[in-house]
Amino acid sequence: MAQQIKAIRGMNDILPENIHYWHRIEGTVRTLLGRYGYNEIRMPVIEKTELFKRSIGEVTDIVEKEMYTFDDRNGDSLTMRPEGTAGCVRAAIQNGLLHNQTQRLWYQGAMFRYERPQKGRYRQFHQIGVEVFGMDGPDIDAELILLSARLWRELGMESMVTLQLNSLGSADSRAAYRDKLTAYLGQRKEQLDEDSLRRLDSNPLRILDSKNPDMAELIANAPKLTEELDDESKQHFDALCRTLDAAGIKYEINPCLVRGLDYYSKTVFEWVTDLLGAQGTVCAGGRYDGLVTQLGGKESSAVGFAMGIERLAVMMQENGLGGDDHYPDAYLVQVGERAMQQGMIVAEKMRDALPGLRLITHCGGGSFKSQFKKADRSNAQFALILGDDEIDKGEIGIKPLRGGEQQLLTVDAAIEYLQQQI
RNA sequence: GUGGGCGUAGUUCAGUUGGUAGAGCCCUGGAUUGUGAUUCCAGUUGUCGUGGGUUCGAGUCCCAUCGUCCACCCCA
Repeated sequence: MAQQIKAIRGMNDILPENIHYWHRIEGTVRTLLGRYGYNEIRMPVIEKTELFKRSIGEVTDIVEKEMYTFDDRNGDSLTMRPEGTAGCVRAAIQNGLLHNQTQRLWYQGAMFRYERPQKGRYRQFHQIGVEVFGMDGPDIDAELILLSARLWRELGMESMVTLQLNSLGSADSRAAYRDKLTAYLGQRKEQLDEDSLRRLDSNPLRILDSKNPDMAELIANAPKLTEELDDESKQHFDALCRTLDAAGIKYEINPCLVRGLDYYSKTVFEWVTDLLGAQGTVCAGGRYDGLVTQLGGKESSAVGFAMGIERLAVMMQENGLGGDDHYPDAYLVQVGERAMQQGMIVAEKMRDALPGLRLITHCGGGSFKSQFKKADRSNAQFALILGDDEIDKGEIGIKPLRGGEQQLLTVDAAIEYLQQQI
């Protein structure tokens, strides 16, 4: 045998036995977002590298060491998208979707990051993203959170996730706070651990999120982001919280919640779970009012979030949220030359008459015994039986495989029977 | 990029102090004429991740490498 070729590290096949989780998530999201008036958009998987550098931020881990970047045959630097927001904004600008109008958009697809794989983290992973443009009030922030909360309810996961909320303030106040924090920490470098020293330059806000207990006191005494918020951001955040309170959405304000991508401002939120090990964030997003202009568009405010489908699927799987396994309704057993010839025709007739019928016709011959065995393994409700006897009588046998008597019916009567049963 | 665990049939795993491999499940066939899921019988499947080394002899010991899982980091 020739040498086998294996899939690339961190890039997984999604097998038939698990696909129903994906269908459940994708189907629920699609209809739910439709109910809120969101429209799907599809973008290319590959974009110019510059797009991600400008949006995500040059000094982020994603851009510095996690992107699949390569030169195409013209020498242009291209990158396989590590996230969806940048491409969505680019597409919206390029196609004039933001020209004095509002947009409620969503997309779904594969993203790529060169990371060390672990539970809930893969090199090719899949996200569903939702982005809204042209609305700057807290009402739309609330809408996004409400619709995500509804999604958890519809997936049966509402008890598994909790909402964390924070405000980063406007770009200006965030920058001011960043300076203040950097100054505070810079004077206490000797107390910082190795990771934090590195973050001091790249992303000082993340130091607040450090899990190192030795740094707890230092962090507790650091200047607070909430105290530096500008009035507008504060009002925006308060209004959002009031709406969530009125809607009965529980949340926890987490002053250490900082997004890893540079473009966020004001509202940020995360739905987290403790059921997934270290990768506890299942859905995260926030406001990014500055990004559209940063990418060359006319000023337009924006909010959005993304969720990781793999993480949701694992959570469903590990917690017995089955999803809809689609078993066949019937399996046609056909033995003998005449039956094999007519079986296909009978099966087609049944599919014509019953568009909802899931019917497998047995192919490949074999004894009654072996065909019945396959019928049973297929999890079908009924076995349809066609052999010489049935052909002679112009009828077909129907046997319920989960208990019940076998019957001999004309094809028309069988169709009627199946119609009542499925 | 860093650390730890693990790589043996399609799959889950066993393999004792080093003596060239086994079990369950799955799959296939059979247990009188055309009937499955239970039971019984029989059968197929492996360069023991890869490459070196030690040894008369390595699945078992050593080194390297790749993969995988989990964690750090990062993030959805």
